[in-house]
Amino acid sequence: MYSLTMSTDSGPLRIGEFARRVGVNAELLRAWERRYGLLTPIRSPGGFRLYTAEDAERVAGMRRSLDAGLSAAEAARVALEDSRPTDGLLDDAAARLLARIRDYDEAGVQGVLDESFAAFGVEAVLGQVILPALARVGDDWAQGTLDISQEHFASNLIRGRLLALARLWGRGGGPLALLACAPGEQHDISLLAFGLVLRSHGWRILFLGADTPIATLMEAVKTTEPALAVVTSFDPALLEAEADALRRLARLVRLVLSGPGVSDPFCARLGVRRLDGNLVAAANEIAAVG
Amino acid sequence: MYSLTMSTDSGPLRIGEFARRVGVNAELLRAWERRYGLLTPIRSPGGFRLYTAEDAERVAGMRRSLDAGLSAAEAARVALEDSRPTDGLLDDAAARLLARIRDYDEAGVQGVLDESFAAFGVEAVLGQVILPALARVGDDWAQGTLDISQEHFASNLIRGRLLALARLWGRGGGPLALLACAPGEQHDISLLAFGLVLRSHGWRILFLGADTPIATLMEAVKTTEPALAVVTSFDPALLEAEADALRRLARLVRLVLSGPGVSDPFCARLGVRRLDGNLVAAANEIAAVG
Amino acid sequence: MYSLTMSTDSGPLRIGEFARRVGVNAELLRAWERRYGLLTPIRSPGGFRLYTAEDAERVAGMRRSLDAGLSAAEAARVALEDSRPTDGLLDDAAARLLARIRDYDEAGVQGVLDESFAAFGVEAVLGQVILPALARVGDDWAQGTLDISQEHFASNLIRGRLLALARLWGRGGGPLALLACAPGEQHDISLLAFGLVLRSHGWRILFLGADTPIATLMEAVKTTEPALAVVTSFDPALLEAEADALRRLARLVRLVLSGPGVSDPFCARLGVRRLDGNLVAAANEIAAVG
DNA sequence: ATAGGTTTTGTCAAGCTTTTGTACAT
DNA sequence: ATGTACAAAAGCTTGACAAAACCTAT
Repeated sequence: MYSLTMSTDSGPLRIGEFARRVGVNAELLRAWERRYGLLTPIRSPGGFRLYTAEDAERVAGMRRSLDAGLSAAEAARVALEDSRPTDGLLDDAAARLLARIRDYDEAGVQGVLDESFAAFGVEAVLGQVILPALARVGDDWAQGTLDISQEHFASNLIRGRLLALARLWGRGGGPLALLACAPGEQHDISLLAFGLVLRSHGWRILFLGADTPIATLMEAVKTTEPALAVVTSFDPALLEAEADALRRLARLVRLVLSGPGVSDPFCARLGVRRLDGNLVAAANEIAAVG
Repeated sequence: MYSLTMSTDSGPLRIGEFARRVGVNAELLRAWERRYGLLTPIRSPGGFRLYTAEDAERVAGMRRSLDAGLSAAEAARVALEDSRPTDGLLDDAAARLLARIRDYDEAGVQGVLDESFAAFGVEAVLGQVILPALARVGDDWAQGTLDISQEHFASNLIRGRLLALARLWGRGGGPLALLACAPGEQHDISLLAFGLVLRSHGWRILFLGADTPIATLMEAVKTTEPALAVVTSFDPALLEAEADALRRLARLVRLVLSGPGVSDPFCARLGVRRLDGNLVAAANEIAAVG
Repeated sequence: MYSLTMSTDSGPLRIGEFARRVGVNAELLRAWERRYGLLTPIRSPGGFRLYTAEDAERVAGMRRSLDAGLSAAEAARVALEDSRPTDGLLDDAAARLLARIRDYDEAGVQGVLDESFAAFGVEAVLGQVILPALARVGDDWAQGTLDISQEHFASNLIRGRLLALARLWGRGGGPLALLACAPGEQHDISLLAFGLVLRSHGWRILFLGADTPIATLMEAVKTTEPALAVVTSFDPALLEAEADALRRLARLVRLVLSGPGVSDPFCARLGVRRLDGNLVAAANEIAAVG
């Protein structure tokens, strides 16, 4: 739910409104603070308590424990324990990302990404936070625990972040790579990630994105003469249908296929290289060879 | 209409008759001239003021603003402003943008966008540079003067810029708008532009983007309870196929359809509102009514 | 709703009409302005407040938050925070950065940097936010309006961010640039910024950092054979003392000097190039030539 | 839970200035 | 027609006040 109890970032509340929302009366809140240090709200200049959404979660935890039969002292200890922030490790970041996506919490997603990029750098975040989280989103959707709308929400948000990082990636003097999704293929995010890693090796990127007809790609290859063209597909059928066109394309440019829709036999038949699952590693390898 | 009173070609009038026709007493007309330079009537050889139909329009504008509650000084400023044409710097930016797109010149495109945003502000650039340029790209492609690869290149680049501006547009306390392309529809850029303008009015945006099944949209509507849902389509067939689902959706949320694929009759049949061609204006209107 | 009544561009209103439209009485509007700085309307020549449509939206936000139970002070804070969608872009970011530095507000500084990097990309932020802000910090310190400890605080924070961005910047196949501060020179941030821009052109960077003896640099040049070496200094004396060593260095590699400690005559004497004040532009130029 | 003091915030008033429609003398 | 004057309406600033909400301590 968006937040019946505590709107996402409505700012600190004074004790009256806060008590109303969490359903615990103000005197009791002060008592819990005095006795167990359950909350330590910041104060207004004049000394009024100001509570945040995090405090609301702590109170909720306290009430859960009380309902479960714990003593107040124990319940407070548990609630405090639970609400200690976990360290900003990579796995944790992925988990937090997922949780924010579930809530359609845009500011939250942006926050996790901000922190992660600042702490771990682009490449690590791509490989160990963003791509795993998106894979997980796909799985959860398949299992029915998550709706496609959340997948759409997350994709657009993350696409925006990656495109911002991609700014000016067409500039410079390195070898040029042409990146495109197969005709009919809409998943362009892993391709974006691939491009970013390649860029970090000094390559120039020309990104054609989702659903690119092979003829279009061929046109761009003739005009820009890239050192490499990458075509990605999640659906085997999409590429099968284009086998001939791809074969012709491979005569003009070094061609690489990637994505779960690409099989080794298919690549062998066309005589082109295939990138395996780990796109970040693959990009590093390509760049090294290239 | 204010020119009912001012016959079209009655020739120049002296202040007495003019005052009677525009319904503003002569003393006041002189005061407005002296204080705000609202009118600069030519003079007869003997020094009498001679007013034209254009002057009458200016006076009418002045009165409209006064009735709207503006101060006399401000009303005069507005009336004068309105009777002056605007410049064509924005058109030039659109032309330069197009030229850079033709060359696959990423840094160039980014540069033009940087300059334009800095000089004219987001809203003007959206409405008068980016959307016109993309429309032109579409036309040129239809005419064969431009390749689809350039369209892909430009779309991805501009999508990135708009998504960057969209950062944190889900945050805050304003009414929530849910934005999505019809199932099968891939053109999400004008929808992004629409969202940005709505955001500038304080709305919160949840963006589901391209190719969103109506069922998905419905799911998100139930969870987030937006004040408005917008579905866009460039292809009439895509919406026709979903008429029933849209009708159900319209029972849950205030629904608006947009894009060239939406016809007035279709909207009438569903009993929903339609947004016309100019998305920026439409967003302003929606925000005002909202 | 909040802008049914506020037509989009009717021009500024005085407080009476404005109060009527937003439904908040004039006394209260003035109180909110005085106490929380909610609005800062421009004034008529005689001192009357003139309100715009944007102000109306801010008031609407304030009322929403009040209805949600926030205290007036907090509601104003939220309304102010929210009403920064899209428009006051990069200049605004620089100003906010400076304000956070003054307050030793680390989270605030990181937040501004997060936002800026995510929305505008590295190069724009370096050139138009970070470097201007640091220059300003230096000026303010010289004028005594800012403490040296604030300068240290800002430097360390920003250095950390730039180093995070610099991850892996030695990788790839582009031309190599060797970057170092003159012996005794400790200011390495602008050199870092320079490196990042060069990197965005696909160059590889080897960063030797603060206080690098020329002999060390020479050694590195022999080993790595860079296409360019940059030495920076803020103090003329530091370079003067090394004139001979620099001359020898310039025979091995294309050498460029930068920083306020470098004079044109000195460069002419050594026959090396000098970079002028705007490092971002300079890097772009170098990269283009290189 | 109550008592007694403090902070916050909407409202009001007094005294003065600006703005603006209208009037008057030349 | 012009220039000046005038008075009502609307606004400005400063200061104050009282009800509501909150504080601590018993």
